[in-house]
Amino acid sequence: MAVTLSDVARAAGVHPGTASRALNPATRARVSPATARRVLAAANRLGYLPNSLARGLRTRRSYTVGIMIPDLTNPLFPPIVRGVDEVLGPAGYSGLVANTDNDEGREELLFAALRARQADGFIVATARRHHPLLDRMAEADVPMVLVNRTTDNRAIPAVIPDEVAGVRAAVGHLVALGHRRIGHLAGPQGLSTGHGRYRAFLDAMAEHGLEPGPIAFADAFTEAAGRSAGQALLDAAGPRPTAVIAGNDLLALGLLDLLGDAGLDCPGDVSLVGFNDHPMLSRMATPLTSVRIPQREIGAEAARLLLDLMAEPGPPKQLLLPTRLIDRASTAPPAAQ
Amino acid sequence: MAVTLSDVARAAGVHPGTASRALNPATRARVSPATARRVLAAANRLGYLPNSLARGLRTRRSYTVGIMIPDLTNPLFPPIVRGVDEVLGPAGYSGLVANTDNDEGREELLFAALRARQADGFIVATARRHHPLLDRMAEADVPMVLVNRTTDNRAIPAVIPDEVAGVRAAVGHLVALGHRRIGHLAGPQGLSTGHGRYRAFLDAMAEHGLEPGPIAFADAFTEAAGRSAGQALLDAAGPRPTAVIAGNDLLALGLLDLLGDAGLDCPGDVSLVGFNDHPMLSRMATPLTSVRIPQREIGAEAARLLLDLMAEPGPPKQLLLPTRLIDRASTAPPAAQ
DNA sequence: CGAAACGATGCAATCGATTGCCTCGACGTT
DNA sequence: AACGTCGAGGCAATCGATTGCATCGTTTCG
Repeated sequence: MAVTLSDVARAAGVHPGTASRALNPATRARVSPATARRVLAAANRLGYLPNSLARGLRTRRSYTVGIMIPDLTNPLFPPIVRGVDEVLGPAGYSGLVANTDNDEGREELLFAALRARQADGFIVATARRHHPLLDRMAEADVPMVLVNRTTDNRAIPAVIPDEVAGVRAAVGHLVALGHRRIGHLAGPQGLSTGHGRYRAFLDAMAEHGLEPGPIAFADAFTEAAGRSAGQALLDAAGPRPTAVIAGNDLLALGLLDLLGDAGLDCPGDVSLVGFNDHPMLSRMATPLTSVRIPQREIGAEAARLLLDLMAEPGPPKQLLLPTRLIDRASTAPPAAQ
Repeated sequence: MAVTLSDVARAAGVHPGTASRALNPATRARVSPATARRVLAAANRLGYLPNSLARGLRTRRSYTVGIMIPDLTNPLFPPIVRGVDEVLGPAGYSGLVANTDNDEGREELLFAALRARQADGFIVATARRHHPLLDRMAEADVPMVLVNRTTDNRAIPAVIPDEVAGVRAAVGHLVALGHRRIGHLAGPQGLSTGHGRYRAFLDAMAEHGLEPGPIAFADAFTEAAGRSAGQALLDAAGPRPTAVIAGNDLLALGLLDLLGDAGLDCPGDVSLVGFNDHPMLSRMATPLTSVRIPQREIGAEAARLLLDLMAEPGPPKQLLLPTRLIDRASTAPPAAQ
């Protein structure tokens, strides 16, 4: 059916081994220019496509990397995947995208399937702060790079947004507008993003010499979780905060619903800042101020790191990429007391 | 390094061939139950993972399918990919997602790469009405199923939304509200979606005994294209339409911007209907009425069709999945004349 | 009791590409 | 003229799993 190396060799009148060397740029110097030309011509004429399965079996490299994503329908991830592909493709690698659905069992299964496929490395967007599976993989020297989220195990390389700078910019912006009582709708503390932004919030408030306002913890990065934790935040003792920084945009949107239900205006009564800069934010009824993270670059940098790592193991690097506050209509000076 | 079949066989005290038969449920009946148990136990104990490259080389199946997507960052596609994965995964297949960026050259390259990887079949979301590459692949009996978009070549199986019903619902809704002069902001006519919705618009208007209002053609399904074609539509001769049906949501959003710039209100001056039901539409400043298409089901059905096709070639089926009009605030009765 | 039948398992070829090693011939050197 | 050197290319093993065929021992039946 398909054209094989032997077919090409026969057509060019050489041994398959010779044809292989002629076709591979790295070994081409080992055959005479005339032979190389004949083989290349024959390959072109026959429409030869090397069988990657056979090659991978022999060379123990599949030129495949696994991309573990918690939920592809979350718009945070597709640009990361594209960034990864943009770097991996030209290097001859293909990315195998796997959706874990935030399910540990599925994750375990998918990792096994990808290792059975001899994936050469992994880009992982599903890291939790405590993640035994990843620890085991790191132990086994499986090349991998975490994206967006990291683990507490600093032995695993990662490319993540600079959350500290992002949160600091958000707090700075609100303080400059005149806010003093600022709350935090924190994300899941089992994830580096949720935890990192929470810590960064406390630090940034301290830098300004301010007491942190009410804080509530959501147990997922979803609108629903944002609503229930948001309720806890609004119910907290003491005066209502004049501004809230949310762990991400979805949490912020959940809180926004709640404010509407309670007859409160955003930004009139409460200013709100999100995180991630979800694509359609500027068209919302209340355009949300948010911290943008360089998704594509995160993916691209992670892929570059992974390529290096697959070429030769090195020390685990952690890369922080800059974030930027996008100021929209959900933040304004606090109402006069 | 990795555990191979021979390792398992040795541990179980049998020949690799026997171990292979014991491990494969389909051939397990050919070994004695006791042996099967021993082999399974050994495989578990050693953590054996079959090398899919080796298996694929021998069986000429890679258990991989290529998923061709024009742009993964368009929220239309991720749910389709998930639907595909949900069906393919349990069947033992992995999906290799490839982004073509709407670029024919890239598409050709990616197809070649996937065929080199011995992909067993393809899910294709990048079809154009005239698409020689797909024609060639169909000619070569490569198993494939188109999703969302189809080609004019009906020899290729496809799973697409029922655009005729969707557009008919949209027109019916507008007519019921009292609109008579209805325009169409059509998508690219080189795509089945753009063309199909345009034809469906003409037909639906005729069913109601109405002349179609002004029509403009966008050359891409983007907000920018929606703005420029939208301008042409507003500039068209004759009275302004009281309602417009757009080829998809992004075109509608482009037109919405334009209306705002022109000081026109939606739905006060012009009602607007989109297509695809982009996820954040309900939270927009003007929540957009849109035709929802069952993205996940499209992916899942396509995957099922592809599995059938890979098992045994059959006649090309075309599947139409039902759409649903989601009524929001961008449609209202026309202003009194 | 012997032969046919059958169940269980071993044997070895095979998929297609890569690569270490060997051979062969041409050329240069002394 | 003999020998060493070197470049080109052929040979065959190899990666790991699958599978048609052969083999061997046991059972069954006439």
